[in-house]
Amino acid sequence: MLKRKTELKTPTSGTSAELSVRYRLIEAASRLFCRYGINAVGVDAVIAEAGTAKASLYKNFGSKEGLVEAVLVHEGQAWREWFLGALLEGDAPAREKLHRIFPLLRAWFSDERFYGCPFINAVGEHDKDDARLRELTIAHKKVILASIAALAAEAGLPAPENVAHQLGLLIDGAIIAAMVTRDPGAADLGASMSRLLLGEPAAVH
Amino acid sequence: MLKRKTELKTPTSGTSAELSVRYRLIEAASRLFCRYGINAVGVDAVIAEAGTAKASLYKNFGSKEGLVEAVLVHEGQAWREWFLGALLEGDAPAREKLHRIFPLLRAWFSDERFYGCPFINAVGEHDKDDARLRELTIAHKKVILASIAALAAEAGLPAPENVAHQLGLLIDGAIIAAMVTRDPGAADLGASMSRLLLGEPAAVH
DNA sequence: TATCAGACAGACCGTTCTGTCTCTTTTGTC
DNA sequence: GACAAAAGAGACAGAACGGTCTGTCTGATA
Repeated sequence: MLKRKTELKTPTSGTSAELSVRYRLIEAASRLFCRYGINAVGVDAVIAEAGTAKASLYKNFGSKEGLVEAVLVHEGQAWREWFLGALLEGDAPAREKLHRIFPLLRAWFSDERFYGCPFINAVGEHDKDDARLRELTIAHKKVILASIAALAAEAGLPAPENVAHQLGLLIDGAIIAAMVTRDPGAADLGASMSRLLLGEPAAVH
Repeated sequence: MLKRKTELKTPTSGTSAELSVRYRLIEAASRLFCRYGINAVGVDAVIAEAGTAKASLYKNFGSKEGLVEAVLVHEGQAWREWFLGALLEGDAPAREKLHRIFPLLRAWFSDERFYGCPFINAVGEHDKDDARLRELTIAHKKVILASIAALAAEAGLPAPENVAHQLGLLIDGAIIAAMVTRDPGAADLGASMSRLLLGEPAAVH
């Protein structure tokens, strides 16, 4: 997921050694969950990948479900740092920044370890009447859409909230298409539609 | 999934009693897989839901994986029959038919048993480097996009193939948004973008 | 009535699952 | 070097997994 190797220091707890184990577990679980699916990966596989003891997993996360949530929170944080960082960087006009969205996604899709959106995949393989994962996903998307809406407002677009939701639809659609086809070109389809949405004449047709 | 109760008669095999068991298993597995996720549902749960013997499952499908594929094939067929049937019905202008897409999706999203797209969810919870499920998904989408592209061509739109792919992106995005938020209104966002794409002035902004 | 195919019921097998436990080794600090 | 805390290694329990097998019942055919 184009993860930056931020040696995260959560302010919440513990010694540096404990954090290191926690970090290794999250990283290992993230790799395996994203590629193979959460339910298809057992805790034994996670601790083998992380090189830790099983007790360390349960000491840090309480249960596999706790680990899953921690992975999603961490992945979401890392992804937003990368994406929003690159999106908002510099002092280009807001409209120009909006046009960065799909080239950025294309870079993500081109990563050999791109396996779709961990949040979407997690929701898809769990009970859909359970609100927990869906709420985590909504919270993640809300942060992203808020930044996009701010850009849309700054660009003077009418109904910036609505534009952000429309772009969100395109983003999700591109993620799915890229996951299924393994073709990063799905981002270009989104780009052409976003040009249409943002008022530039479409270059495609 | 708004499934019509077509008492399917596959031309391939067997007595009517055998088909009935096969049908019950597919229906039961479909319900459980869609709601809870494939890997979260065991074969014991499937046979309990279907009211069949475990031997009947393995006689008809060989393995759980065989059942999964049969479920996807059947779900895809039923969904396309419903969706394309309603999309192409009557002799309205092609452009008008294209505008049916998202109201149709809204009806699907409003079903209490809407749990997202079974294909997308299946891909998400299995090994992404395994091509089997991804190819099934691509085949399913290809049929749909071909019908949409034909409509786009009939409507005289330039680059109908491209329009179909763009609409496909919107469809997938709407499905994901509806699954995560459980709000059928995700379809309306798609509708507003499709108006933009099809050349009508957007009513939204 | 005898037969036979198909389905149900469920015991059973080996494996794998999550989660707990004990014991040993490492590590950081005085 | 001594000592306490953390972490590794892995046995273990109980449940659930996918899959196989043996029987019993039923309903149609002859």
